[in-house]
Amino acid sequence: MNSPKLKLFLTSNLDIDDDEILSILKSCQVKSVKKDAFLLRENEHCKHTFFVESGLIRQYSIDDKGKEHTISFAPENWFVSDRESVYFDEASAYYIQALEDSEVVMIDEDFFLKLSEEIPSFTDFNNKLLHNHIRHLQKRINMLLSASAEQRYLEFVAMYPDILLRVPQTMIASYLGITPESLSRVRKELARKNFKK
Amino acid sequence: MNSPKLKLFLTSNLDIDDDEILSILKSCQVKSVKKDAFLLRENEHCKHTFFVESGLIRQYSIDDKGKEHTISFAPENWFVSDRESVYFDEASAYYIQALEDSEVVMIDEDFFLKLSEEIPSFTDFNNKLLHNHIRHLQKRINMLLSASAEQRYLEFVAMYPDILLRVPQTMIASYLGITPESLSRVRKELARKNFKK
DNA sequence: TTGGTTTCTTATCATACATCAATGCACAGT
DNA sequence: ACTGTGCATTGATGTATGATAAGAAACCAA
Repeated sequence: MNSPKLKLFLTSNLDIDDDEILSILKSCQVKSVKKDAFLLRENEHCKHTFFVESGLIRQYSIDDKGKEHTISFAPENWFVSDRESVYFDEASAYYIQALEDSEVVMIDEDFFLKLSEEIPSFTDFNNKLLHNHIRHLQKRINMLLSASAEQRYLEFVAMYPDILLRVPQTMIASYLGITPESLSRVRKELARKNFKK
Repeated sequence: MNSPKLKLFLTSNLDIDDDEILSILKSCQVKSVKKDAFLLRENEHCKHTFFVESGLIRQYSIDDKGKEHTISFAPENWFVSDRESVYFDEASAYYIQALEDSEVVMIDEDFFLKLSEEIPSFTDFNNKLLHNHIRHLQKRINMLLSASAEQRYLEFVAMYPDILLRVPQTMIASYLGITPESLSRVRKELARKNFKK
């Protein structure tokens, strides 16, 4: 078992001792995925929540016109999953793919069940995770409703400066809801503005 | 106490008997709000989840340019709240306002606490609500990333045919992320198409 | 009924962004 | 060192949607 980051994440958020956590983590498989490999494809049923120990994962959908839309990036210490598919046991609309060679912990429902049985504080913790997720989605909706291409990009840069450098611009564009060409122009314009100052 | 719809909603989703539910509901205030009255304003701390017994409520934000963005519509049997503000005890970024004379049940954190203490199945139920919320937000993000004005409108019509007729088009436009004028054009175009068929 | 809001439509014009197409890099594999 | 493939950039052009303004219609209150 080799998931030090997840262990740290849990122990620092839950009232739980090392023995307990180790025994629970033992049941989780750690998976190494090569760049470009898929953890989930459209129409599959997502059975896991993935915790990223190392590397970088992307979740995206493909619309009827064949265009990709990035739902989220997940670097180290982040979770990625199709919660809807897991929870409602539906076919997923998303792809989950590694952008770099990565290590992920595959967490199944059993794991959560065990945690909630053995750790009283887990329910609250899980609640917090869900609320954080909601907050995040809500923020994104607000952005998509109100911000221009440039504002979206600036917000992204401020929020995920690290991811920016590890991901092709095409994918950032598809996260922001604009074309790669537009993103390129936005960047050019920003560079010009900054130079003039 | 006069909240028959909430009572029905809870009894049909939770393993709970009438006496219990009544004693818990007693602690909830039912509020009558006139059309245009506010349940929450920007910068206030949202302390309640509102369950709509009758009428229609809207949640929206106002951006730096003064433009309104509708977050959600809540007709009878829906909840509306700023979860982030309640949960993280932050100032809200939203307004919650009645679009019609309405009756809402004001649910505070105590209520949820009581439920989770007394009703074992509540935790799961709450989880389900949160997941539904997430599913809903996710769907909206997908729409905003990929759909044209016309597609958005059609989706809205299909999803909320009832709300469509009770709400001014301006607000529907602000939900879809387009201007009222654009919405008018879209509708005209759709009418033309349907006529030709 | 009247007059006054508010909402919806329509028209014109402006613009941000998309699309299409060509070029230039940079990097990986041979 | 070559060559191919994937990205980023750039320019030319197109289009959907936004902005503004004005009139028509719907709604409401006195």
